[in-house]
Amino acid sequence: MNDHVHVDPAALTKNQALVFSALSDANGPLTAYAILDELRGDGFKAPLQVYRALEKLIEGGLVHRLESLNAFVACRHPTGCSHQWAAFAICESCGDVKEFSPDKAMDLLKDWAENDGFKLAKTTVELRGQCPACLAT
Amino acid sequence: MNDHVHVDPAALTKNQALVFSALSDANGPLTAYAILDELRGDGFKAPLQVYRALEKLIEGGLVHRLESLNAFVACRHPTGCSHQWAAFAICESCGDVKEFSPDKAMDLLKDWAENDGFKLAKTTVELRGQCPACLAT
DNA sequence: ATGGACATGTTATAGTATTACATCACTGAT
DNA sequence: ATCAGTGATGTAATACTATAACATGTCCAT
Repeated sequence: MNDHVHVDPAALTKNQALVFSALSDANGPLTAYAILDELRGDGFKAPLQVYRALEKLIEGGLVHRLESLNAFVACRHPTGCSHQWAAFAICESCGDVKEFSPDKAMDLLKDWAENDGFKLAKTTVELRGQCPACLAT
Repeated sequence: MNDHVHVDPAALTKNQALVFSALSDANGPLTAYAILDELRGDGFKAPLQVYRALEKLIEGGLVHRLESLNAFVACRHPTGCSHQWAAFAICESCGDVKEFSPDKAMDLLKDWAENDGFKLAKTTVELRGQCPACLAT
């Protein structure tokens, strides 16, 4: 059903919990250094503290990295969904990011990989453009 | 048929031609700074010379940016194909990158965007994993 | 020849990520 | 209880990626 290892949020370490909380509270994606600034009041002093926590959170499927933004978002999906195959629509006007799961498209990409003999570990799918709200204005 | 503006390679400026040539000669993706080092013998001295040329080459569809690598590849397709919708399979063992055009999957992503009212400008699709050659060893 | 558009040169700086090494906290085996 | 091993953390330094700002050059159309 799901080949992804999920982390019990209650099992997060202090730093991981702080980073996850900062991302969850944010409306959109945050860069590592933005997270660092958010958490200076909690004793964070160096980027590595953020990057280390992010690494674990991403492994656990609680956070996604947006490659085209060098930024990070908390996963909004309930624990247990297919985090590995998430896709993102990124509005270039307002910065809003919407996570979705284009299962059919992902299946086709998996098929392509399989037919090519490519062992797929993860996919990055990021759509850039204008969100409906920005188009309306 | 094709809504992409293509550049006549003969119309490239000197710097653009040098950068394109460096990328074409390379077996795989190069970072901007790797390109800079390649071209120091040709008088390149600053990253901006590379980045400016890359910007134009990407606009023209001659070069693609790999977001998950912060690197760049020359497009191997003949001028005229759908560069905007290219996808890449990136081998995490040997670094080899294969460009492909998963039209069906891209159509589904376009459909998703359309149904959501999202005006799609470009897509990033990058598959990470192991290529057949590396799996065989 | 002059003005405008665009390509280029150069320096400095901003933004993103990792290496290296020291310390601490917990757990399990003796 | 002690010790070794593992993993989390702290800290400083550095490497890597990208852009801002400003000066200069080149070419073409008027």
